Amino acid sequence: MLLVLRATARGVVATEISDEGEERAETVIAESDLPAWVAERERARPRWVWNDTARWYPPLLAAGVRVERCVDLRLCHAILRNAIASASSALATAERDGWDAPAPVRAAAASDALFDLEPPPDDDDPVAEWRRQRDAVAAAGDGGRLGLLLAAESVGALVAAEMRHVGLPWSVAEHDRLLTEHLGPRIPNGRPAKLEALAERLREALDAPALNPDSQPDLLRALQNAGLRVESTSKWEVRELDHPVVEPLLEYKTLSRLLTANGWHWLEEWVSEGRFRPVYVPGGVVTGRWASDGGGALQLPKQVRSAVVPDPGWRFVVADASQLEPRVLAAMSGDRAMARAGQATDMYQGMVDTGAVETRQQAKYGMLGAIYGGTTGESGRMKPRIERAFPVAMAYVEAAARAGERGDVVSTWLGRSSPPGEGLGYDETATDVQKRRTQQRAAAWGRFTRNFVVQGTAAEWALCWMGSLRRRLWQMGSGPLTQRPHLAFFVHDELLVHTPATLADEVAAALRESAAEAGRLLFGGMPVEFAVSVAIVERYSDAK
DNA sequence: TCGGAAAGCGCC
DNA sequence: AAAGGGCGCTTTCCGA
Repeated sequence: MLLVLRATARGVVATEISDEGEERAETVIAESDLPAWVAERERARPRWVWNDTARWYPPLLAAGVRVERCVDLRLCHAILRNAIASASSALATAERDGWDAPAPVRAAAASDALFDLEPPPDDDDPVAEWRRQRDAVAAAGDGGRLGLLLAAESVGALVAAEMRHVGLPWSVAEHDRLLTEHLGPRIPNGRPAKLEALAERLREALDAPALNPDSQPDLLRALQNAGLRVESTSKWEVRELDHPVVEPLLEYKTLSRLLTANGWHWLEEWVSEGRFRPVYVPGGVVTGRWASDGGGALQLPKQVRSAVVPDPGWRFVVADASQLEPRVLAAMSGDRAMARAGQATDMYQGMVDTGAVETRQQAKYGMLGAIYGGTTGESGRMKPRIERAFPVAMAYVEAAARAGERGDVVSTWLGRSSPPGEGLGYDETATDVQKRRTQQRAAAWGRFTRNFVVQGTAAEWALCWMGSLRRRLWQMGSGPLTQRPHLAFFVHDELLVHTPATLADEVAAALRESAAEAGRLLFGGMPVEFAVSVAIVERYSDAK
């Protein structure tokens, strides 16, 4: 059964639709009664259908209501609009409309006074949109892959809202302690003592008394005036120099970064009541990966992870999908030799053991090159060997690269399609310079599409992993979400669960079982192991 | 004075 | 040691 929610000027209209698609009943509910109404109906385990999870779900969570399933119409629409598999559907061939617009700015999810001043505009008809999507999926003829993708995308939206709701446990005291230890005590609008001392050492080493090390042009000039041949101030270039300034400069960069990106200001802005609550943006990256909006959640430096501390009596169970992208490539390309290497817990070691390459290092750089399109250095050198050892997998990514270079669209395993390449062709009137530029653009776009199919499929696997885990975690406890084991953090191929210590072992097992289930769901019988490393810890930084 | 671009660096 | 793909954030610079 489906329950479609729609905001109107007279209240929330809920339309019940049977699994066969028949409309049954329509109910009008006052905004304030919605959580209780949803909680009551949730007992029948409906699939909730709404335009944006980020709009409907946070108020429900705030009222203590958790739902099992949903359809996020806007996220699903975006997939169907672009997917090759649904290209001939009514949805994809229709003019662009409100469903193609980005989600409206989140209506201050934390605020209780939602629509005090003016009534919300009526939502576009979600029932009609749901039918359009159902028809597009049914006609895709792809063995159900798009349908699975839409379900995975939607459950991801639920997880994103739930993770923001529960937050990542964060020790302000520990964070402040580590900042003070590394930087010195906080100085409002100024450099803490240790950072200023480093700045002073830079000025001395470069004989530049007025140097502001935060200014790149200033710093570059000072380096050059000191006789150093550098073209930028970047760390990889500085590291190569032989000069007394190198050590303090690299340290300055590291500490300055800590201060500006994750210092006291960040702490005040993003951590409250012992929780870091970033905004996760499912589908925020073209490949299908999540993005984040504010707080830099997906770039949380290892430096500050010691401040991530569970509640008393609770633990973190941290799981990392090892070598996810190579495993995904083995499975989606159907490369048996690569799959065999992927049965090892350490896939790179597996490549050595099956005789494909000589060292683990070679395996790693070789795969990086295959997936990212590297042509130089170690990964370039490894390419012929990788091609010999895993011809099917390499042909798969090469085909994706060639398609991109031509301007063709490529798709992930479940059918998310890349944007079309633009400006990749030229005619005979083009000058040599124009031709060369176009070729460079085409090569770059080929690297993008090569990576797209792998990165995007890995993102699909991760969504399935999360969805499977979410269901298992919910069954492990009772009461509201915050009292059961729950997902608290996610970074592309890594999950962090916050759990009562007594359930930590059970959670660890669930993380492994969910990974295996995600592999089966996507790739069926392909004998690729999706190995996960799991650690039960009392600080995030203690996980590997 | 404001805002976008670029540099640089953190994460996967 | 970096390279190749994808991001977000902060600072400074520079032009409108």
